Amino acid sequence: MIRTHEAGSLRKEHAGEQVTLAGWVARRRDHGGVVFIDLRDASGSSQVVFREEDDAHGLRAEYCVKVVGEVRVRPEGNENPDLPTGEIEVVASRVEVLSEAAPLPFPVEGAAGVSEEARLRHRYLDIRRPQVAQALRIRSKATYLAHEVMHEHGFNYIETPTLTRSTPEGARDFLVPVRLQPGSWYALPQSPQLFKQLLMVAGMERYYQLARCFRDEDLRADRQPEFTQIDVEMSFVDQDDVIALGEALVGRVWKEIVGYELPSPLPRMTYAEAMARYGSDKPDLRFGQELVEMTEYFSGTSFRVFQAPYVGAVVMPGGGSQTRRELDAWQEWARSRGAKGLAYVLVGEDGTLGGPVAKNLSESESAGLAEKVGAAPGDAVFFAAGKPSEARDLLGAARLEIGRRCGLIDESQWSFLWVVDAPMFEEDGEGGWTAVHHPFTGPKPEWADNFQDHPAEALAYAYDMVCNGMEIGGGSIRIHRAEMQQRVFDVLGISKEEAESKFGFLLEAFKYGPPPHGGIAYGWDRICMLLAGGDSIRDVIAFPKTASGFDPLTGAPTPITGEQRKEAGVDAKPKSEA
RNA sequence: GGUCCUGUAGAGCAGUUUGGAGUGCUCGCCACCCUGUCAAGGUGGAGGUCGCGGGUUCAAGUCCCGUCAGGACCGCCA
Repeated sequence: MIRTHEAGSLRKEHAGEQVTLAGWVARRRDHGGVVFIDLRDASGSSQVVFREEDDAHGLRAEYCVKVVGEVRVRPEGNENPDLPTGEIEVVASRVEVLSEAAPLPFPVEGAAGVSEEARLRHRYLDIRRPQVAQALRIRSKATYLAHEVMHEHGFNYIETPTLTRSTPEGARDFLVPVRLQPGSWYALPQSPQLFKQLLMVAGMERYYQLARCFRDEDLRADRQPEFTQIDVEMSFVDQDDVIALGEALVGRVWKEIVGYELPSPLPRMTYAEAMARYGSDKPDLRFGQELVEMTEYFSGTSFRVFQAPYVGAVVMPGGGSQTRRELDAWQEWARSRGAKGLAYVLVGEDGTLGGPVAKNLSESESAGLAEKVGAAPGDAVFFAAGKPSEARDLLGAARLEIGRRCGLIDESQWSFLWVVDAPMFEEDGEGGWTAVHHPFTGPKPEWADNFQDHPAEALAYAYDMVCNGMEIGGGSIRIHRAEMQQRVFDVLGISKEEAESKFGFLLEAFKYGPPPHGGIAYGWDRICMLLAGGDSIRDVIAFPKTASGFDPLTGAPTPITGEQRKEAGVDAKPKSEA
C-alpha cells in the first residue's frame, strides 16, 4: 500500500508514530510561515502541518497527494473538538503530489448548494463529498445485509437474462435490435417475473436476485429508466410466509443501518380500508387527517354537488384563516389533478360555517358538520363528491398536501405496513378489465372459484409493503393451475392465441407439475433512499439519469452512425407483422 | 402529451414587477503578504453569448413569441 494509515483513523494514541497518508487536499489554510492542509481519504480527514521550508504553497484543492510525517498531539489550545481527528495533527516531513487537479467546476468541500445537473456532470467529484459517498456506502451495506438474510433463509441467488422478451408488467419496453436476426428485437426485462416463476417450476423453491429492471416510462424523483429490485420467489408458501420473509429482510436492514426496530408483525390494512381512510393504496400513517365519509350524512341534501354516490371530507387544521387567494389556489391545485374543484367550508372561531358552500347547506347539515368531520374552530374542511375512487383519490392527495403544508408529518418516524387484498381487476375504461397486478396473480382463496363472475369485487392474493407513504415492495401468490389461469385470461379478454404468443413458454412450463408459489419484489433504490434520508433515488444511484433519460456524465444516449444502424438491423423489414 | 418553477462569471444568488451602460453580493480562481488555522485573514487582479432564436422599442437580462436544458407534479408507470 502507498499509505500506512487512513487519515480519518488517527487518534491521540498514534502520537509519535511515523505515518504515510494518501488522499486529497480538502482545505488548505496558508499562513505563509505555516500551512495547514486537511487531507481527506475515504475514512475521513486529518490536519497536516507544513513549515515554511516544506513549500506546501503550491498545493491546491483536490490535488491527490502522499504525505509522510509524524503524528503528534496538537499544541495546547489548538484542538478541534468538532473533528474526530481534532486532537492530533500530522507534521509533514515529505509531500509528493500524486496528481494535480484542475480548478473545480464546483466546490467539493463546503456548501451543498450546487445544481444537480452540475453534480451529475462531474459525478466523480460529487461523490468525493462525504454526504454523497455516505449514501452509496449505506446502499452497499444494505445490500450485504440483504444477501445475509436471504442466505440465512436458504435462498439461491440466480441470474436471469437481460436480453429477453417482453414481460407482462404493462410498461413500455426498451428494445434492442438483434444483428443476427434483423427485424427481431430483444426487450430488456421490466422485471424477471416470468423467469422466476419458471425457476419455481424448475424446483429451485427459493430464488432471489438483485435484478436490474428497465421500463421506458416518464421519470420521477423515485423513478429511473433502470432500477434495482430485490426479486424473490418461493414455492409451497402462503401469503404469510412471503410476508414473514419480507419483515425479516426489511427488519434487519432498518435495524442495522438506522437502528430502528421494526414492529413485529407489521400492521396490515386491506386495500379497501386504506382507500376509505386515507384515499391511497400506500397510506402515510405518520399523521392523521383521515378521510371522513359523508355520503350518509348528506344523503338527503338539496345541494346538488353533494348528491353523489360518494361524498368525503378531510380537515385542514388552521385552514380557516387562509386568504381567498390561498383557497383559490386549492381549486387550481384540484383542477390540475383533473378534478372539477375542491369544495370547502371554513369553520369560524365562533363555530359558524363560512365559504361559498356553506350557504347551500341546510341548517341541520351545518349544525352537525364540524363535529362529524372532527373540525375545530379555525379549521377548513375540504370535500370531494362523485365516483368513490376518484373522490377518494382527490381527498387522499389533499390529505398529503395538508400534511406537508401544515407540517403534520413527523419526519423522525417510520410508518410500515402491509396493504393486502387489492382488487384483482380494474376497469380499463373501454368496457373491459385489466389486471391490477399482473395476469399471473392469484385470487384470494375465497375467490378461487368465482372471481370471473364478480371481477369488480374479486380480491387478489397480493400484498404491498408500504413505508412512509411509499410502496417499497409488492408481490402476490401466483396462479399455478392452467384452468384458473384460463379464467383470468377470459376476464382480461386475452384470447388463447394471444396468451400463447405472449407467454406460451410459461403456460407450456405450467403443464409439467408447477408448484404453488408466490413472491415479492422490493424497490431497492427506494429502500436505500429512505435509509439514506434522501429525497430522490438519484441520491443512492452512483450515475443516475436526468428526467429526460439523459446521463450528463457520459452524454448517453447518443445518435448512432449509419454503419451501426445498418449492422444492427434497425431498419430491417419484419417478415410478418407481430 | 399536459401544468408549474428555474436558467445571469467556474459555483450559489440578487437584479426582471416599473425597459435606460453587464450593476451587485457570497464562494472559488490568479498574484502578493502573512508562524496556529480549521468556512483562516489581508491587499490587488482576472473572469459574462444574462440558455438559444426571433419580435416589439430610440433602447431588452428586464416586455412578447418560439425553442432547448434542468427540476416538481398530472397523465403514464407498481
